Amino acid sequence: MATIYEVANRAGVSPATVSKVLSNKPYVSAATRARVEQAIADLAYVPNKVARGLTTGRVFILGLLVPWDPNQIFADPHLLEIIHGVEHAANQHDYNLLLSTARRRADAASACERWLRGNILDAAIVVETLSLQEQSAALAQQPYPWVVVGYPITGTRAAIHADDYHGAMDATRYLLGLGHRRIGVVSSVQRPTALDERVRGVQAAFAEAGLPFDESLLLVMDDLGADDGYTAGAVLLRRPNPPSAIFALTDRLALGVLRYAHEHSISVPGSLSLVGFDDIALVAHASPPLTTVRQAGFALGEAAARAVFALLDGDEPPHDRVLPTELIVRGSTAAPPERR
Amino acid sequence: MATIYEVANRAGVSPATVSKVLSNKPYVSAATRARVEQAIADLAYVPNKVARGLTTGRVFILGLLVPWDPNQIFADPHLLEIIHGVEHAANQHDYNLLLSTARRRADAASACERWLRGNILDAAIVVETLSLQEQSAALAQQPYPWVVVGYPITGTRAAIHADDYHGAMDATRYLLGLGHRRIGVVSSVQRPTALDERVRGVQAAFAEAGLPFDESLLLVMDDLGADDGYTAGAVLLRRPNPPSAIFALTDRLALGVLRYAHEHSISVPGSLSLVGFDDIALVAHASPPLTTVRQAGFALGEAAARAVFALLDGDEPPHDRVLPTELIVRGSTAAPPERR
DNA sequence: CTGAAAGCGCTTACAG
DNA sequence: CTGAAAGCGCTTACAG
Repeated sequence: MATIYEVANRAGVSPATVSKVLSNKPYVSAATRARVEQAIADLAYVPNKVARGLTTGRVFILGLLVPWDPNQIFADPHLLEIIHGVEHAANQHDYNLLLSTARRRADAASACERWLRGNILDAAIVVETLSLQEQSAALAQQPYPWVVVGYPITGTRAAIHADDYHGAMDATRYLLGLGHRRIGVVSSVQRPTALDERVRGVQAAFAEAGLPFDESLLLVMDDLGADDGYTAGAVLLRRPNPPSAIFALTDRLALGVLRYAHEHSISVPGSLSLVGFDDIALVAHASPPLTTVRQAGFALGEAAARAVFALLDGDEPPHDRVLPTELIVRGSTAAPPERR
Repeated sequence: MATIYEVANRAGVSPATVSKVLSNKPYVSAATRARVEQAIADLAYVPNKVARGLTTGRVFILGLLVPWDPNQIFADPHLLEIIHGVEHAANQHDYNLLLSTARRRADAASACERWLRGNILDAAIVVETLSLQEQSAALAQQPYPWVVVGYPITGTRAAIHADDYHGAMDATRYLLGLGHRRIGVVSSVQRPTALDERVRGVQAAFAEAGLPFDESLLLVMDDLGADDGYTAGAVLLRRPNPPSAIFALTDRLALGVLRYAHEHSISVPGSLSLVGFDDIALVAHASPPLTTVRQAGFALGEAAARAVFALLDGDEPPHDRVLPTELIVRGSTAAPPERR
């Protein structure tokens, strides 16, 4: 690899002049510029970005930390949408994405801290796949700007998340409006903050309607996948007095419930109404297509990247930005049998 | 941010000694080591990885170039599987992934060249989403090792791809064995090398059976998505003498054909047998579940990463590695109506 | 066991 | 318009 010195030699100028040509600075005579450009071409010279990074302090890399097992990340369309949104924005700013995940599942929390220490990046986005509050001290002392996709924690400069609370509230209102009174809710210990907000939204909708929410119908699973949804469906629907509707707090859980219903000939929405959350691409093609609460993962990722670029430019983005959700009514919900 | 000099000052030693403690070199007295570690803790010192990268020539970053529009990448489960496999292997080697995509669709080819020039990385993996042959000159003169997920091009140190040819041949043999003679084939101009191999595999199976392959049943679409599959299905199935089977050369195309069949009450596999390629997670849950040719995207990505780490260690991995495919027979294929 | 010095390959004031 | 010099923050022989 040729260095800037070799280029300078060949062109008969100083490295400083080559540097000026490289960065398109003015005050270089046309003749000199031409000679330098020729030398660059002759030597197929490419500036060393690490050296440049050391002097300028900018490497044009945006860190994206998703502190979770890769197997879970790549199985989660909503997370992939967030990554997509970040990549889209990074791309437009001529930044590359440095993607980091946790090595093992148990490793997730420590991965966050380890990763944040001294990586090669100008700024970072942390996806709140787990509670970050314990990491806040480590996060707070990072020398570069970072934002979170999720709920604000101590020291966050900016946080972007969907309106989980009202999204869940809307969906519950809708089910109550259809006449459902026994509504099963399937949650998970994964992604705690967002899912807790959704549970609160459900409770708020019941309270608003002056109806009691039967907490025994709230199931909190260990995981987020379709298998957990299937199990939850089994638990709820085998009860002597099963719910007439199930609100699964993620679409993947909902898809699992749907599979249980299919396999046990429980008609959806005939005998069971089913609502999901996220609106991943899959659910529109399920049979029946799922009613769900849309939260735009792409927009979340994009907004987070925008916020981080704003910080990099010295601007102060909104500290806590909440993106609206939207109830998407499809074919998996109807009035309960006794009301028809 | 504290530097190594400040740590050295506080501990009353030279920066060289701090460096030795940092990299766990021997020949540092226990007492000195303790003092240095204390100073590091006091100052919350984190070594600057860019500076370290400049001196050592290693940054522990693996570049992953997917020279395609992000919208297409994140809609393509097979590509995501490859990325997943690369991330998995990188993670295990304590490397982070620098993900790069093309800014715009038309930009794809140039993106490849631009990107390969002077990025911050130790090695790279290029996913052959389009023909790379034109980029081979630029690729060949990179100072770091790089491998391709796809077919070898001039100058490649290592290439890993699935056995597209035999995979397609197996599937075609199977359809011929069921009694199908008029087999529609849906290909695309995207991902040219792999899909061309699949077409060759189809032709080879016909030739082997001594049967003519009707080239008018081969449709080459502009894109790879389900919409193109839908269109292809329409074109083939509206013909006066429609094929009794369709082999879509990617699962996403197959899903589009399936949608067309559903919407036009064409029974699968009753009146139409359908085969895909890739075995993305979706197709096992389609109704009917799709017969397809499995190629393990995850394994491709992982093998590519392994090859690149071998190169980094000075080993020479296989120049051209071919991963086997497997025909997965599910519910979308049956003997043609006239044979039952 | 420890440190002074040089060097990695750039860019940035500054002087001319 | 051009260049000499210092500096970014480390590591690596080398000498002691």
